[in-house]
Amino acid sequence: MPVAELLPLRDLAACCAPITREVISELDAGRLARTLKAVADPARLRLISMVAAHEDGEACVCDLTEPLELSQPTVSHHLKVLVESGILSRSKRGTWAYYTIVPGSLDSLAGLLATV
Amino acid sequence: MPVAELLPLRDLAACCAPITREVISELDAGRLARTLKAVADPARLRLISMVAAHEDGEACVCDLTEPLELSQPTVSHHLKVLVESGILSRSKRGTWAYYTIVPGSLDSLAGLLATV
DNA sequence: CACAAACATTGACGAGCGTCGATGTTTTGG
DNA sequence: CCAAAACATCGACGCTCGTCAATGTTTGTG
Repeated sequence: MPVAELLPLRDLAACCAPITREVISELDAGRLARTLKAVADPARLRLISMVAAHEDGEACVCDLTEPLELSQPTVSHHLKVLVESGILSRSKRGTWAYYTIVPGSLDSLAGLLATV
Repeated sequence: MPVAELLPLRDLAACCAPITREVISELDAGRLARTLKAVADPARLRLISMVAAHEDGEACVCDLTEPLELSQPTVSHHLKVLVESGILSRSKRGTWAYYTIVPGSLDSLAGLLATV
């Protein structure tokens, strides 16, 4: 469920801000809520931040387990949630799994949130 | 926990984007996660949207219960969560309770999310 | 091939969340 | 003062979520 497919693009012809805006659909609300849930967790927020702050913008599980003070299975679980929601991407090189932030994913999610 | 007090203002002197950004603190991650959790729910996202789309940008519980297809106690519960997180504000006039979006709350929350 | 390292997966547990019916509280109207 | 309307609160239920120990899987190494 990549962030880019969360919602259809807003009608670009809407040049004038309408007096009464349109209510978000039940389907879109469910999709957006699912992605927001993926981010609405202290450990996952820190994981995102740590990946972004790490060298070359990528980090493996071993880089994240110790500073997060959580067990390795828990860290892997959180990373999986973030990958499945389209925030992070995973690339395996050798024994290591490197995680990277999907460019623009956080920004588009923030954009969707701001226009609810 | 108003949104405005979620995080201290970023250092405005940071004119140049640092090679390695700073990791969000455990405390800030917890606070931001709590506010995001308040928004990461389909019913609450629709409530926010319905309040914004309603006449004069305010709506009472009776306006929201039927279109949301949820019981009145459930709607009141969701509204309370949104008020306590600083997204909505409540003003009682007579028997009715009118809910309004706190100006800029969603935008600042989105801004915090985008800079994690 | 055997062993170790890095992750992923599984199963289980406790805590928290969304929902509702029932009930309490406050305000208006007669 | 009493009845009705609009909400809020309470208590309870099922479900989801975050966490961990144990185990499985894959890759590199001697």
